[in-house]
Amino acid sequence: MGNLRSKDLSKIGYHNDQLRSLVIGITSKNFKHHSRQQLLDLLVEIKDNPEAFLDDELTGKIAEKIIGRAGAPSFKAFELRNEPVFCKTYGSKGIEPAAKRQMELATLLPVSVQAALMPDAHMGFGLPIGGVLATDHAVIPYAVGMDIGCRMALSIIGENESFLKRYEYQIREALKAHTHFGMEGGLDTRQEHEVLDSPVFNEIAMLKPLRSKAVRQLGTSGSGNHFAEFGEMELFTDNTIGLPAGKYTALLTHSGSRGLGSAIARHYTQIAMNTCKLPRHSQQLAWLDLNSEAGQEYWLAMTLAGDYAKACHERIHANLIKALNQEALRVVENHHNFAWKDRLTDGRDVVIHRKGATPAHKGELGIIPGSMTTPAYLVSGKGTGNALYSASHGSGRAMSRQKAKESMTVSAMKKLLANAGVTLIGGSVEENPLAYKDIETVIAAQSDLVDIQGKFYPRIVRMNKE
DNA sequence: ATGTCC
Repeated sequence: MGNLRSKDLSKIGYHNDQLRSLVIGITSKNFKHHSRQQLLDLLVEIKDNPEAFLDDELTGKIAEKIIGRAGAPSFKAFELRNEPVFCKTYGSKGIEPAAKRQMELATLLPVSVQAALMPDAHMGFGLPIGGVLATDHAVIPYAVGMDIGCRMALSIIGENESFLKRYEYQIREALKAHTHFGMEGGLDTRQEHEVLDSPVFNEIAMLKPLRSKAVRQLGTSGSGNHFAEFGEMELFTDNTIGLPAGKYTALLTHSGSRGLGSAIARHYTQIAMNTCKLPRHSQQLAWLDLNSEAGQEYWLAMTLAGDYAKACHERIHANLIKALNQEALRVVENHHNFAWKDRLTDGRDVVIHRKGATPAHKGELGIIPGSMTTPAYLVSGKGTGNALYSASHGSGRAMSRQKAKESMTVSAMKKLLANAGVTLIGGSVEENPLAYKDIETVIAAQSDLVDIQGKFYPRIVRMNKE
């Protein structure tokens, strides 16, 4: 039987994603005896002459949908610029050519105003990870990233670093009991947060069915490079967070907006790619006009996903810190996959997309993690205009997940961890420390972008297994 | 990153 995919439908002119869902739904249930080619031929016929199918019980629904949309043009095509907009690259030596090429393509979009590439950059979908892009009244879902609102949160706890050794067992048990990583199952205890009461869940049709999953996943962490870890915090003198220089215990988490943000990203990426047609190689950089209905919906949904990601970190920190009978003295947190309305140094109003980049306006605090065996940096932005007020979001991958798997064994990774004095709960060789660039090199490449206020050394790390 | 396509 014909097993139609969204891609096949795009090729025969079914560009609307609601229409494609409808077609896949109807054909998979009712046309089991058709071959794939027969189905495609039938769908082409329906598309070319929908009126002839209106009376049919099954295909009529597809025909109605096509006719309903026939009035308005469904997409707009654009050309690229002849000359790129300004793009400053930091730490160019450590960045793979493919990531630079992706960034160069982004500087040719007609909506682009300015760009910057951070020293941890590597290839991604559309915009590279580590890419920063300012646009004019347009938002590019793929320049925000698939994990909208992916972010860092650091709680500095009121105990000196010896707490880590004395309470190692309790910390390990708390991490096992009060975090949940990855896709299956969830937390044992019900989580609450005002973000679940957001009216936006009811204002946008595609969000309504996502709320129940958001309720279930609140306070959980993702997979891949997401983590929750306790470690030793070293605060430098002249820090701006108002704590004496010295050593502390701290909790650092990295996670995003889970299934909610993923569904939002998928939905609006499809709309952008269907309505904004670009020369083939740049199609993934399709944007939504901020004045369009879809653009305004995306902005609201993206903001909700960002708030939800923040809420997840809040729940994780509250649960862990309470389990250890501690209190947070200070919290530092930042998104690193998001878009903001902002102003360039020349006064132009733009949308700044940061896809794996830390906001670094003058005095703005942020966290740049290394790997599970190397320190994270507490930084304060310098507000550098050429960097679009940004910094790197980590050390950056040096190896793909596949390459990391091939080049590291479980036992070799255990030795790395033991030598670094780090306990890992869960985790996988895909995230092994050697799969990442050297954090010291990456930090050194952005001395114009941030001041360093402290360092965090991971000691007990919890990640998703596999 | 993500019930890895509704």
